[in-house]
Amino acid sequence: MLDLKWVRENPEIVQDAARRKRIQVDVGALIDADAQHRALLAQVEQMRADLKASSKALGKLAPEEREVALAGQKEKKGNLKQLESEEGVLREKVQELALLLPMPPADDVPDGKDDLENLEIRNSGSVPELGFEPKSHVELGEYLGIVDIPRGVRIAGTRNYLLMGDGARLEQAVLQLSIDHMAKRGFELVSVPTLVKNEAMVGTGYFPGGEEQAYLCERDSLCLVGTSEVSLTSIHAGETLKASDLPLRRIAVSPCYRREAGTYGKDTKGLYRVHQFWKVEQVVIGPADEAWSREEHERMLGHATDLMDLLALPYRVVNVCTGDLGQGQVQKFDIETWMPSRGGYGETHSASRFHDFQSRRLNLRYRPEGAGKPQFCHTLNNTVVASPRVLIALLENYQQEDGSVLVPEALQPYMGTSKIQASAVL
RNA sequence: GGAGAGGUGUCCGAGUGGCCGAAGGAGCACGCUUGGAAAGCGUGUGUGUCGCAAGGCACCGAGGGUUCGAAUCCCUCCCUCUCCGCCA
Repeated sequence: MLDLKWVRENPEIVQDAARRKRIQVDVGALIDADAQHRALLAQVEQMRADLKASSKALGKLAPEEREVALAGQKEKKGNLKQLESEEGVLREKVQELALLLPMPPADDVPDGKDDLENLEIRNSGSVPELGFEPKSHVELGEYLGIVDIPRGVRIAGTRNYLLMGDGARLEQAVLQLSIDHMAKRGFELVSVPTLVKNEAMVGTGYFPGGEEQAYLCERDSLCLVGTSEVSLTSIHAGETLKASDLPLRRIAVSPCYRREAGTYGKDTKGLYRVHQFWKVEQVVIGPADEAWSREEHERMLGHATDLMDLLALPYRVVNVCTGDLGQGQVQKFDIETWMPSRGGYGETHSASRFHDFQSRRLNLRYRPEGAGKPQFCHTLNNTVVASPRVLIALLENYQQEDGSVLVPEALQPYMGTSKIQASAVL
C-alpha cells in the first residue's frame, strides 16, 4: 500500500514504477476515482454535520415543536443515506485500485524485463571441479535411497516427494544448523501459524494477485502460507509498537505451500520446484528509516551468505531487476547456489525490503522516541535456508565418484556422520 | 460440538437512547515542591481523515439494522473466559 496523499502528488512516479516492474496499473483511474470520492465524502460529512446539529437541537425542543421538525429530519436523513451508499461504492473502488499500486524500486535497482537481467553483484568464488561426470540429486537420492519421488507423487501427486532416512536427517540437520546460526545473531525463534486469514495475505502483499499460487481452504476462509514471512510480518498487525521495541528480529521454521500454477513443464524433474517445503525465514520489523533499512537489508543478506559459507556451497548474489521485483518490493537480492545438474546457479534465497508497503497494509506502526506521531514500520525478510532446494546443492556439490555424499563439516555434529552412503538394505 | 458470561482509551474500570470521544483511577509526560528522591499538588495525555486555521467527520470487537439521535436497542459474525463433551 502506498500513501494515497503521496500518490496524488506523484502519479507519474507510480505509473513509471508500474511500467518498470511490468505491472499493469492505471494510476489515472485511481486518481480520478479518488478525487470523486473525496468530493463526495466532503459533501456527506457536511450533511452529516448539519443533521447532527439539528438532531441535537431537536432533543431540547418542546414536544409539540418537535413533531414539526421531525418530518424535515427524516427527509434529510433519506438524502444522506443515498449519498452515503454512493460514497461507499466509490471508497471501495479506490481501495481496490490502491491495493494494486506498486512500490517504486530503489535507485540502484537495475532495469530489466525478467530474471535473466538480474545483475550479479557478488560471487563466492570458484565452482568445484569434480573430475567426473556429476550425477543429479535425483540420481544420487535414488541410489542412496534417501529421496523417493515416485512414491511421493503416488501419495500427493506431481511435485511431491519423500525424503527417507539420511535424506530426512540431512534436512533436519540443515534446518537446525540454520536456527542455531540465526540464534547466535540475535534472532528470536517463533513458531507461527501456516494456515492464515485472508488479512495476513493481503497485509503482506500476496493478495490480491497471488491467489493462484496459494492453497485456499475456502470452507474455513483460510489459506496455507507460501512462506512464514506472512505470519511473522503480521504478528503485530494493527498495533502501535514502542520505538524501544524495534527492531524486532525473528525467524520461523515452517512448512511452505505453493501451487506453482503456471509453471507446467518448468523444473519438472527433482526437488527444485515442489508444492511443499521447509523454510527457515528471517523477518525484521524496524523503524521508518531508509538508511537503516538498507543497512539491515545487507545484514540480513549477510546472515544467509555466512551460512552458505559455513556449508561451503558456491553461490552468487544478484541484484534483482525491476521486472523480477514484486509489487511491494523496493529492492531484492537473490542468492543463487551452484547446482551441477543444472550446470548453473539456482535461486535458493530471496532478500526483500519493503519500506512501509506491508506496514501500511497491516497497519503496523510504532511511536517514535519522544512525543512524535505513530509511524509505519519498515519490514524486511530473507530466507535463511529452504529445503529441499538446499539439499540439491548439498547432494550434488558434495557427491563423490562412487555415489556417496560427503557431509559438510558444519553439518556433521547434527548428522553424526561425515558421509552418506547407500544403505545395505533397500 | 453443547450451555453460559463477556469484549469500552496504554491498562483497570464506569457508562442502558440526546448533556459521551467517553466519568473515575492507574500509568506516562511536563511543572511545582525537595539537598536528592518518594509522597503530594497542578497541567497534559487516543487514532485516522479533511482543512491554512477555526473546526468538521469517523472510530467504544467487526459488519449490518432500528431511530431525528446509538457505546447504550435489534440481527449476523469474530474473539476471549467458565462448565460439559471430544481429542494430538
